[in-house]
Amino acid sequence: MPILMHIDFNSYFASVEQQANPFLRGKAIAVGGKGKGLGGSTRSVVATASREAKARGVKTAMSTWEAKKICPELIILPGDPQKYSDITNRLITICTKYADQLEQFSTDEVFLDVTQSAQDYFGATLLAQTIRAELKAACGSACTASIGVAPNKLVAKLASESVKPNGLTVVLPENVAAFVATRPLKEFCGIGRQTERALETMGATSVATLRAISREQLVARFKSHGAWLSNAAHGKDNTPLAVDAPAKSIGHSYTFPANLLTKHDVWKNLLALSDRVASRMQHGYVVGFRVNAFVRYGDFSQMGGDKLFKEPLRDGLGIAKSAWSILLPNIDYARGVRLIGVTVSALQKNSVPPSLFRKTEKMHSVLGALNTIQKRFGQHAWQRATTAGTMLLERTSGWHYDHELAA
DNA sequence: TCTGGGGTCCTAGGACCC
DNA sequence: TCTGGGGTCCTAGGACCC
Repeated sequence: MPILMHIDFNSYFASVEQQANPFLRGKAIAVGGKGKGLGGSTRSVVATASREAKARGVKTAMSTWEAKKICPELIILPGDPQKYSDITNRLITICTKYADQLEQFSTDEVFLDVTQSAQDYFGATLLAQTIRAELKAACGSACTASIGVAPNKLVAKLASESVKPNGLTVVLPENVAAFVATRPLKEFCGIGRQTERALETMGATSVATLRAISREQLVARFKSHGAWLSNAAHGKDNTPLAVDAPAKSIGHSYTFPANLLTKHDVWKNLLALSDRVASRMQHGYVVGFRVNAFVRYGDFSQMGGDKLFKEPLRDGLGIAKSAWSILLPNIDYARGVRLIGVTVSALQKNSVPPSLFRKTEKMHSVLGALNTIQKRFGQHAWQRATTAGTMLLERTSGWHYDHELAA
């Protein structure tokens, strides 16, 4: 039976900020703001609250507006994804030393398979302590981690969640069923609001009452998810670690400080978002064949769709045009566009085929050059002239290059 | 004066083919 | 004529995670 470990970095983004800036330590802070947008409205939510902020009732996904209301001294920071991902990579390097295999579950969570390296649960306990000490040494005392050790991913994650912050919970195989029974259903990774509500109508409000419902009933109601629920109630799970799983889609969406009301504004911002997507695709050496585009209106209703293409999408303009073909016929500017999203999927490794078209070849060489510039000078080193002034890009770039014209 | 942004997976239904 | 059935591709939508 495998021995799996789940590591969860507590209040990760906030801890990193507190570590970087001693002034923030011991204070109620939240990461997730966007900085002041045009018109002063920020339209953002809390991504991570520091321990101090959590103690005052600030929660993840709460609007920063609401958070500020219940905790007026709250310091809201805009967040720095690049910084967090750099630190995460350092932490992962440490974990890798002690694990047979590692799955990065999110920016602040990893699963480790330590079956071989730990030998048994006693070994796994020692290993957890060693890892935690090293993580602390590497990223500072403000960064703590909760660790769960168990025979599968489901229970390991429940275990790490059961003692926060800075806990270590080891669940031996013979204790799995009893341990799981102590956890609330909504803590299970896979039981969200809808499932919780549906289970409640069936009389299941706890693990014990869930166990009383037959597998057949659960499958009839939830399909394949029902079979999963039936196993989960007993702490059974055989999901393997997703090791080095390549991304299946790359996308960006953005909520504007003020709703967009014109075709021109929507197109400009769609192009800027598409450039971001294209840039990430180029850095990952992938092309894509499917585009999803959608808008969220001021009243929160959504409109959009998918399209599959025969030719690979690789550049921002191409992605934007494809996305535009989905949005253009249906978009209603009178309702105000609050958000635009663009995602490219059906990704494949990019082996640029010899092109028959000179124009396309020229485009590729320009894209290559622009890509090099971004690698050297950063994401915001260039921006299309046509997207200059979009609300989307906050960092002003040093100079602009319009490869749309160049091509 | 509310309600982000990055993803994954599953299901249902229609089109189309043999 | 009548009206089957499996397989796959495609799209839309929903639930979940952080």
